[in-house]
Amino acid sequence: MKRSAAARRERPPDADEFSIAGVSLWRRIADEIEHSIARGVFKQGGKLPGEIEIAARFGVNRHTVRRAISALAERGVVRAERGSGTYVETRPLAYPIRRRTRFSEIVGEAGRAAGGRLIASQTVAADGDVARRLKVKAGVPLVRLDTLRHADGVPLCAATTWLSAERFPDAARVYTASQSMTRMLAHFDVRDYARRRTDVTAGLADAADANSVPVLVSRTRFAADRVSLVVET
Amino acid sequence: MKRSAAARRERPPDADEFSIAGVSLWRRIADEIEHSIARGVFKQGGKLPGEIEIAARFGVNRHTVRRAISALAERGVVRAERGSGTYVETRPLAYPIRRRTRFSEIVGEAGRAAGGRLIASQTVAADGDVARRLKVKAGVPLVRLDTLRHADGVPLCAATTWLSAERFPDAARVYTASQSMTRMLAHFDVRDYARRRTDVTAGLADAADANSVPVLVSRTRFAADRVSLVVET
DNA sequence: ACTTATTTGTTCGTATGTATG
DNA sequence: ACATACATACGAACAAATAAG
Repeated sequence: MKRSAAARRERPPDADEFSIAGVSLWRRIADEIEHSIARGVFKQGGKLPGEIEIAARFGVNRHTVRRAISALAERGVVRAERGSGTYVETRPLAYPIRRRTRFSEIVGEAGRAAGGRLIASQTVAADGDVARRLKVKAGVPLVRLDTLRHADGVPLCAATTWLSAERFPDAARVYTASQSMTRMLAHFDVRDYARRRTDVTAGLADAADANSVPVLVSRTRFAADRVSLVVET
Repeated sequence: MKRSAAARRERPPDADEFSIAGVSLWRRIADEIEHSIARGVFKQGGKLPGEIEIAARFGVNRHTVRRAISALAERGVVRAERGSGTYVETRPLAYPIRRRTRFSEIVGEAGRAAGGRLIASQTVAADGDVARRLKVKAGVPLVRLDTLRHADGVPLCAATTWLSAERFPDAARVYTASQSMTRMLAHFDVRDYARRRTDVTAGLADAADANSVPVLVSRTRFAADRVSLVVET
């Protein structure tokens, strides 16, 4: 069945093969794809047919399919990889924000393998906001760690962490070895720590606390689609 | 690297009017627009030039501009209105999630006028999740209020609230009159209430509590771009 | 109240770039 | 090197909502 531009022009707005009239094509196709995922036609982690094939299947232009997939990707339902294909994303993970939230624990309890990869590390001078939260003077040397934390290899959040360079000399190497912020801190004799403040914006910024002295400031950017933040008061 | 597209033909790869080469056009244009907003060229709440005009200004196709604007709209920097234009969004509002968070108070303290508009109200039978949280049997009649809360007329969040139909007979009218959930509850002799649980997903669901008896369940969907949720523990 | 122009939204088409396997 | 698949960019036409006259 072909749906050329001409054919669509003749079709009255109230007679449509898809559910509702007055809804744009790409929305209906996005719905169709999402329902197919829900029904298990496309499995979690599985690959969707190519854009051209989907387009042919629905009898629409490839761009229309792209618009639909783009909407799903935006919501984290699927993930498009250039040169490879489009894949169904895994379901979100509940991420409770408590004073003693540990990434590794949460992921582990969900039956997934937690890990962290160090993207970059450098020594920087303490800056306005970070310095204030860490209660150190501006200019004090800090270690800045950019990490990517993942569950079962799927990236969940990117975090930037600042620590005192004096107290945590080679935090980078220790983190790489331990793959865990908690274990890294334990290596430096930080037995316990708690979250002091959490801002949820497009990301998440938290300050942790040990022995009543702020030891660490971190900014974490979650994949909003793959993580569900839970706050209990 | 060959750059053959018509609009780029006069532009050598190393002499670029925009910052970095190797970055897609729409990204650079999105950056340009955002910087213009930051520099005050386009004012908050103000209107952007039409897509065609922007396209002409950058010497690109309208779709490229649309892609850029779409990216900005996704992040809440601008808001496109069909038939009208594209407008610069107002800055986000910090929204602390505490046990005694009151929408009106928060907005009021930010120096803005808080209000709520009743979109719809109906009597429904208690349902699985809502019934469980309200600790009532399924089937018990509830009043369901769909409200849109705004600051200075700008919609900030859409909330769906469930209350006991028996205890809050005409909640809808009272809410319309008072424009505030707190004042509405006060009218029914609920002097104080606190949040019991908050889930942050794509939206926000909270349960409030008075006299140790759950009186209200609500699901709130925030404009993630206009609101910044703040959690302090 | 109606018409017209403007503006964003959708859909198709075509071509090319770029990463993957 | 090659085919495949997604990404970017251009162009054209029409739809739909809004604003202006």
